[in-house]
Amino acid sequence: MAESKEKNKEQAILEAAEQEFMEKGYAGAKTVRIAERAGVTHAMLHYYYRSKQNLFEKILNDKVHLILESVLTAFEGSEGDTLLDRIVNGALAHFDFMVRNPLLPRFVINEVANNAKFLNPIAERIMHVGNGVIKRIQIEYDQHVARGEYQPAEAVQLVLDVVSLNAFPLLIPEVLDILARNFGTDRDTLIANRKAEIEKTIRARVLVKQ
Amino acid sequence: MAESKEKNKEQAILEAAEQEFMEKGYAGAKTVRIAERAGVTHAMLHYYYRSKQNLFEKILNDKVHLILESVLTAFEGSEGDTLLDRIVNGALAHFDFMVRNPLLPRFVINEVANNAKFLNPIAERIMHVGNGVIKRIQIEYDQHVARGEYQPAEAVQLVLDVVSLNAFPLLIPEVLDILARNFGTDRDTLIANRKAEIEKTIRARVLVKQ
DNA sequence: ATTATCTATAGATCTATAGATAATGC
DNA sequence: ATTATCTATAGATCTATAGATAATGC
Repeated sequence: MAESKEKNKEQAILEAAEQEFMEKGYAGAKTVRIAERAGVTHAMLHYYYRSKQNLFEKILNDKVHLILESVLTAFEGSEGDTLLDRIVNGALAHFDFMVRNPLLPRFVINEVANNAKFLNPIAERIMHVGNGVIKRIQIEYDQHVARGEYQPAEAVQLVLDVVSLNAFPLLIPEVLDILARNFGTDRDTLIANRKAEIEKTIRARVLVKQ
Repeated sequence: MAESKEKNKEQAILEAAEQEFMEKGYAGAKTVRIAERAGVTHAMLHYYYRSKQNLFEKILNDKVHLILESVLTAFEGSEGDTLLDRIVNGALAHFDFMVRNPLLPRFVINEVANNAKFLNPIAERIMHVGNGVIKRIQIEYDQHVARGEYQPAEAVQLVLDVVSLNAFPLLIPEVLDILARNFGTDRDTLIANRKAEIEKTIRARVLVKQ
């Protein structure tokens, strides 16, 4: 009865699978290795999850939700005095989320293409919400534009800007290391500097300055 | 002597490998499938290239050069009246390059981590050049800042901005499709709109407007 | 009785090579 | 003689399951 001591095996397998799949992707991950990481015999993996594909789908489903909702809450649930403040605060919260989950974007980006059929219903549902969020932002944004405060922009494009700026550098950690070394700093500092850079970029894009 | 008719087999294998590896990555690609795509027996693949890994390294080496040099020429070899024009023109050329090579960023991003040892010398050499390019831009940029024309910025960060904005959306074509559909357009239009968006974003980031 | 776990192995898939045969270049 | 090509197969790796045994819950 090691129940509380080291979780149950079913959960241990799920967690090991999460690590293995996130690090290596579907094709690179091996069920034998997952069992090994979970500290169980290989047969247990199939006992609880039937197949590699099935286990993988659980993980991918989870991660797709996680990443899409991180974007949604960034643009919907954020606080600030003005629309721009809310957008910027949301973007920065999303940036922090990305930094805390550095393997997440690569994993999702890679596996989505191979699992379109399975993911479509999920994506449609979440995107439907996202759709509403973006349209609401657009309406509010356009009022600022009409008052000459913000530069014209499509809200979808702003979302893509933010997500691109936040996520992409995490996909190239080795390049960041080399860049950092060349400029006498380290990857973490470079990433921290990016946060300020991204805030400046978004504000500059939106605001009409006089 | 079908020499000129359908290339030689050695070349056919290389090209088939390029497609297979770009689409599926190292782990997902199969040598049997590469031979099939090349229209040769499987044994020929090993006859010419000895091993899957060896064949893969040829492709990866090629692609790493291609993508790094696309960034370098964007920031070094571009034309324009002012520094900002040169940066923007380079960024847009890089954007077009990305659109023309949509599988490239995903492939390189994915495989770099698994091949750090083999890639390091290449990366160091190219990055050494990139280093110089960035430092030269920084000096020129700072003169504009001193004259109150440009907002303060680190050139490295601007490069990361541009590459992130250009490359990231190509990593999520399925998401672009859904977004486009929700906003009554198509992926290609969305991508075309991004080009204008990115130009605006870069200009806004750099320029001090009065 | 049911659920959890293990050992052993089948069966599929994949990379790589051995060894024979055909084509090519002197 | 050397280079190119094919057939056949070894050997490794990997997913999945069968079937026995132990633990757990009534």
